[in-house]
Amino acid sequence: MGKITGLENVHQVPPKVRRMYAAVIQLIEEGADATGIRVSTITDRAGIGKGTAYEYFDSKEDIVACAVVYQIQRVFDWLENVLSEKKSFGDQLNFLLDAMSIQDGRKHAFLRFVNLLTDNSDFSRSVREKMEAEEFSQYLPVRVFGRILQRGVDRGELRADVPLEYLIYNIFSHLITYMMAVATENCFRVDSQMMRPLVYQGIMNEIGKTG
Amino acid sequence: MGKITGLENVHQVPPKVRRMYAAVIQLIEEGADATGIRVSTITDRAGIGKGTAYEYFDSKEDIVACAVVYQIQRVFDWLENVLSEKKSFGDQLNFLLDAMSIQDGRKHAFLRFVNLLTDNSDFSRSVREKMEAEEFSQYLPVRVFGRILQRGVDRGELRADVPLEYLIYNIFSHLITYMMAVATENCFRVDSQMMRPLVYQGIMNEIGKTG
Amino acid sequence: MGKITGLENVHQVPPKVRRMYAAVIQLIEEGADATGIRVSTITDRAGIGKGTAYEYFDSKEDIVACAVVYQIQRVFDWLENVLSEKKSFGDQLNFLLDAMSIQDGRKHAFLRFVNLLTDNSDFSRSVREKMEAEEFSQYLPVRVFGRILQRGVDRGELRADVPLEYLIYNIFSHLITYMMAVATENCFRVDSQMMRPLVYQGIMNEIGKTG
Amino acid sequence: MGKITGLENVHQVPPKVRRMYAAVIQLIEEGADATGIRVSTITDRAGIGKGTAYEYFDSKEDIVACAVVYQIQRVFDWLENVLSEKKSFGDQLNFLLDAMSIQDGRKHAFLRFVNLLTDNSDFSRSVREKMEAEEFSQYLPVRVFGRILQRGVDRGELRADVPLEYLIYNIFSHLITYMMAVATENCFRVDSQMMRPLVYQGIMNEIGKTG
DNA sequence: GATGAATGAGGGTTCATTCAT
DNA sequence: AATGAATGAACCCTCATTCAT
Repeated sequence: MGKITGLENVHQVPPKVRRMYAAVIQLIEEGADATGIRVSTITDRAGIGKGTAYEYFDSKEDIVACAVVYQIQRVFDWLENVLSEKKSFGDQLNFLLDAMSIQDGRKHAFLRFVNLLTDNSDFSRSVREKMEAEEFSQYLPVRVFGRILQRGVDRGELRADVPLEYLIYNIFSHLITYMMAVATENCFRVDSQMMRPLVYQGIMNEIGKTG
Repeated sequence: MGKITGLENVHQVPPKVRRMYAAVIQLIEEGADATGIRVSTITDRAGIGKGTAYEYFDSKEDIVACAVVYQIQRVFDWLENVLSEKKSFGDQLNFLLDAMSIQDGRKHAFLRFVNLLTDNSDFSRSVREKMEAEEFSQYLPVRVFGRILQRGVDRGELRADVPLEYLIYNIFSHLITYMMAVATENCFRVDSQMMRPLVYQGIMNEIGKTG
Repeated sequence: MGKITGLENVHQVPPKVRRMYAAVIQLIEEGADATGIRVSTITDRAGIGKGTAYEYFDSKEDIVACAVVYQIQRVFDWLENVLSEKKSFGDQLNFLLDAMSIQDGRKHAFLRFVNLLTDNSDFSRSVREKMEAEEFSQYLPVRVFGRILQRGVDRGELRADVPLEYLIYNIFSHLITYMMAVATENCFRVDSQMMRPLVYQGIMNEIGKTG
Repeated sequence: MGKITGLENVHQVPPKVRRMYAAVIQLIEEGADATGIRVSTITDRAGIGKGTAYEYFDSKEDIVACAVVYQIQRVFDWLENVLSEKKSFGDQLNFLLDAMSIQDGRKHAFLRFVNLLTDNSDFSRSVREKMEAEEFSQYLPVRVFGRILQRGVDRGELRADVPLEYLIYNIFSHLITYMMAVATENCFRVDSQMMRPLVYQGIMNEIGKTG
């Protein structure tokens, strides 16, 4: 049988593979580092035999990389749907900041994904490779945010005098850092409660259309 | 002999340990992931016997964690010195953006450090633990930037109407993201050349004293 | 799969484990000391992969301890069966002394087991711990000899005026020392041939029912 | 310098070597097994440098073997002196049984020595080899007890109708087993208090001159 | 297709021994 | 003579991968 590529449509993913993905994501949320996860841990949590993993994937790295790609796809698909329903950019931004204020494993996992997109380990590179596939392009964070922000520009809520790329850059910049601040409060040494309105205002000042 | 803690003064670090640190940093710059580095690789590069590593450290994890802490200490010590010599915040910012425009292993390594400060793997936690020591506090990124920015405020160049913490947050936010953008140009899909002046202006607008 | 405890019924022991046990016993008979045996030696002799050992046991110490417990169980089970078939205590004693007159590796191994039961190294303690389990109690040397001697008392062949415990002590005392004398003839500096009838008579005098 | 052989006269042993011996014996009394003791543990306890051990000995095995031989020599020298002062064999026997009733590390160590004399591991063989030297012969347990018992025979207290060797065998048999019974009370499952008079009487019956 | 027992290469760690000081 | 930092061979144990059932 052909092996899994990680780019299957969400609905084409076989149930056992889905359970493996869930196990991997769960482990990452619990703080495991991507390359250190053991195959047996994944298959145990997925409730399947160890050998079965190799019916679907060629190697351990592949399992984890596909799970990560799958999760990014799912999260950004969901995010776009949810954000599209908001009336204004202000509502969208509030929604995002709210989502980030909740400190939990998913926050950590998300930061791990950010890291994956930016470091140059072998593993990260293999994830990025998968994400470069045509099938994936619509879920690329830059694309998703690009569409959301473009609509904000079209609605006249956001600045049109700078490239869309800068808007994307700017929103990423604040969101990622805010997330970091929340995730590692005692390391960053900031009071995220107090920070939140400043962040909101900061973003609005920078990319919102002024008076 | 007492084992290395990672908090030794830079000049107290024994030469062999220094060579081990250099090897670790080099490996991380080359894309290795912290927990995957092999002891034999470190000692080979350092030109010492494998057993010698255990004369100084208790475990492999410890070697890498200490190397990372040491490097952060060195980099931020250097950074503070360099930035202190600049006349204005504008000069400081230009220096930082210039430094980040150079795409190389050190950039990647730096992002890896950022990741370390924000994820919750066992390894990251052990690095953060070391950084919480009193001896280290003066090198903490938030402290270093705090001092730099405070002087900017004192000189009347930066806004005094928001908490210093927000200034720190803001500068981190832009610098880290700009670094990511440079490091993964094809993933972020932005033209960092074009972006640079926008980033500079964005920061200045947000935290610089207007009017 | 659950790990081996060393208290499995002889017929429940998986074939590979049985081969490992055989290898360990053989090595001890050849003079290896229990804690110095190497895992690779065991698995090589057993004709299995090194990793396989860890499918069944948690650690090297465990392998050896279980092998020893297994062997004690087997030997004393066999001994009770054989002795039970003898008509009189005299026959039983002759059988035991004959068995001990044969100088070979098994003799040495047996003495090693005696040592294990009496020294207080970590390893010995772990063997004794296993032997304290309910499942093992019927094979305990004191129990086996207790039953044999009790029948001698019941048949009117052995003294009933001292506690059974003393009979056990007495028979152990002579058998173990006789075994030592045979095993280390040049160290003990005795002629075991000449000694044998004296030992027989000594035991009979001490615990046999007189006139 | 010539290396230590283990057969030096007690007064010729250099102070550092003596401290090493003391460390080894102490460790064995604490339950360590002879081959598992580490050089660094010995030298640490002896308060000397690790390298110093190799000024006196060729190998670790040698250190431990010499320490054991030295200790046997000392103990049996002491024992002969003490026993020689007793008036009768009965007094001597009582002294020995008293000595053995005290449960402590030295008891365990002594049993370890017994084991060393009877098993056939490489280490034990090297100890026995040293003990076969002419210089050592006067301290050999069989010799010491031989002299003590011979005097008992000469005084008319002990049987003269069996070879002296049998007397030696007999006393060893009971003493060693009694010691084992005391050392591992819960394993042997005997009440050593209750046993003591029986052991005394048993020995007297067997080797004492009757009528 | 699914399994999990079996494997063995690989890597962390220990520790006896050496040798320059 | 005494030292202890340095070494690397040795050895335990892990875990990705295979394959017979």
